[in-house]
Amino acid sequence: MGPPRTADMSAATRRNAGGTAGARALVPEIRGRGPFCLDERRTAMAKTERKPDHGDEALYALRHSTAHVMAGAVLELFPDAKFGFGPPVADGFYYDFDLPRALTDEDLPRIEERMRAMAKRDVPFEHREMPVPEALDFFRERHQDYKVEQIEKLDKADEQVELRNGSVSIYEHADFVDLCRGPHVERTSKIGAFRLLSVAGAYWRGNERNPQLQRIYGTVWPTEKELNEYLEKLKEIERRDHRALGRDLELFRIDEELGSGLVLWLPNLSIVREELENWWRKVHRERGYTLVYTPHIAHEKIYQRSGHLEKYGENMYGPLLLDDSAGATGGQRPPARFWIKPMNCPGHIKVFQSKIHSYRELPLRIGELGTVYRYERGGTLHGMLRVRGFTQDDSHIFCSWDQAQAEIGKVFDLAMEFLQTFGYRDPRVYLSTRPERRLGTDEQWDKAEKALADALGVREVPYDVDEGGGVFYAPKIDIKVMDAIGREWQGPTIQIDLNLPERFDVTFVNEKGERERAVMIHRVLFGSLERFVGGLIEHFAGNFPLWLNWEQAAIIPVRESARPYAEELATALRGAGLRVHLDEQAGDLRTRIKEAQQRKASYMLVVGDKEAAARTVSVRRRGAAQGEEERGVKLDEVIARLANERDTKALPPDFGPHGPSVADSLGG
RNA sequence: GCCGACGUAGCUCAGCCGGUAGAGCAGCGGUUUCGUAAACCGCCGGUCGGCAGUUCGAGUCUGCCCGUCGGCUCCA
Repeated sequence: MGPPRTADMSAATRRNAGGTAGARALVPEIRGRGPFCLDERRTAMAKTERKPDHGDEALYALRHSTAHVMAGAVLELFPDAKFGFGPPVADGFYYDFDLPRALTDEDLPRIEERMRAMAKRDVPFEHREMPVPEALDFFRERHQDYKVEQIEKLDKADEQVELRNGSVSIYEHADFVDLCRGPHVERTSKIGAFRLLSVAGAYWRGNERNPQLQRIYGTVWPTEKELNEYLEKLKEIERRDHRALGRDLELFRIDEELGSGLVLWLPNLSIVREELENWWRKVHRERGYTLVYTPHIAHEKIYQRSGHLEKYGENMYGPLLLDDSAGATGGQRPPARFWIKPMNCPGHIKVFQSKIHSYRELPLRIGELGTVYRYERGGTLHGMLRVRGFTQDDSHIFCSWDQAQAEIGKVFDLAMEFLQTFGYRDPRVYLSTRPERRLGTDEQWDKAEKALADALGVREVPYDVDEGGGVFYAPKIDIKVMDAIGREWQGPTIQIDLNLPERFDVTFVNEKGERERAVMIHRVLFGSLERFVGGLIEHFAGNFPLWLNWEQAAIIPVRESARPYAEELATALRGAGLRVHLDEQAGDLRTRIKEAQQRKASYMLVVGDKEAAARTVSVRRRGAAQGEEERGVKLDEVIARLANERDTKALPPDFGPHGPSVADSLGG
């Protein structure tokens, strides 16, 4: 049932490479995302969209030129091909084609072959300016509808950069002529080490009402060495795929009969989650949060008031019809309609409104690990990273404007502490300001943006401003981070909501005894536990830190004679609150070590007669190289070490870009 | 939702041009008591994703549906 996995690079690998997902060149990152209330699942720990990163000028020209050579090769194979866009993107390039038949993976080597031939011919890339009327005729003659459309659009836009004196810029090599502003490498022999990676559908101009073209993704590097390093990185990404590790390590399962997009947390991952949740609750209590529980379904009227039904209804599960009207009265009252909650905010507002609040009680920080369900279109689901049911670590802070900046600052500090705990690196902070279309007054936006900016300013946090990048109801701070192998993920988000407090008339009583509108701050650290943990699996390559690990120690007696001591050791470790697996099977020690490695036990504690006599342990770390085990460690010392590693939440020694993985040991 | 590919045992896969399913791993039962990543023998295990259709006969061909994968789109 599972997806095909092959030893070489699979399509899955290619897709994840350097965030190939959502690759879009020459287009700014999609902004203003996030739905109504804070959409934590998407705003936190989503792999971020690939940005237009073309590297330096030389790399840009290389990628761009290779795209042209590829297009030329496609034209040789398909004389009727029509061409869409073919830009460079991070790590490579793509080109969109309208072809008489669907491309298959077998076509890629054939195209590559012709590209190599073209590189060998070593023809120059020639640039010239073509007056618009001539260009239109030229491309019309060749039935290049998309190019014609593009020229017409450029002409209309009359952009100085694109149109120089009523001409368009043309590049050609051999018989391939393309509308293109360059620059290119001088000759086709310079296109370096390339590889075509995958074929996929893509809409013309990215609009789903337009025809769908076939997109070929490729990568190109100045040298073979760099190409190989890149392909190696793709393999590493595949090895870390949380779906594969999820199967191999018995972490989670998504069952078709149960429903796609719904995650079963298997026992191992449930331990990880329990530890995360316990820590989350502890940290939040320490920071003065009030933790609550709210219902999983709610009456229609609350979602009418919140606006979710109107704005988000298509994604909601329901309605559930509760027909309690057909009873004794035999009345014809319409049945009550309930919906499964897609977000936690309305419930938290109701918690806040359960009584009148004095300014003295503020800020009130209401938090919940709240499970929500949202209907997502089939094509968007992806392992634990994009699901239909998930638990958000949701919090809403109700305060006055005077308190807002300080509260935002505290959330920011907490967010940084979270990221640090898991070893995420190089946080980058973005402040997204008011978009064109928005709710609320300018005065409100001024205050909200200032509160966010000042919170960062006080901390002297460097940040980028994304003008107009806010959500329609809120400006926000986003934090993005790098994982262990340098992929960027979207992390915590903080927003000031300018909508719901109005809709629900959220107030408190101020010093003067007047009702005052409360400020409502949305924030998320994990986002959804499903997505966060799915991300952690990839970040750690399955090598979880000891504090989260389901098997903190495997105790392996060398022979039957060491069993009593092994049991004593197990009892002692369990007494210290550690999760221990006592290996009771007979057989080859090497096999049992291997199996413990595959289960990702943090430590293998081997005990034989020598250890039993000396009351010591042979300690082998997960991922240790041959002969790296440490012999003769005192029993108490072992317990103290493990407990310390757990209590400090230390990152494991095999954490990093090249930690061994299950795939390594199984790969043979 | 759209384009394309795919769906055979818990997992990874084989199964030609239609003739009623096969391996390794895992599991189970034995044997093996071994010093740091694969001991040996045996057994169990499949309505071939589902429903129709074509055919004497369908894992194999056709249609629809479900699901998965790669993208696109969506995610106010």
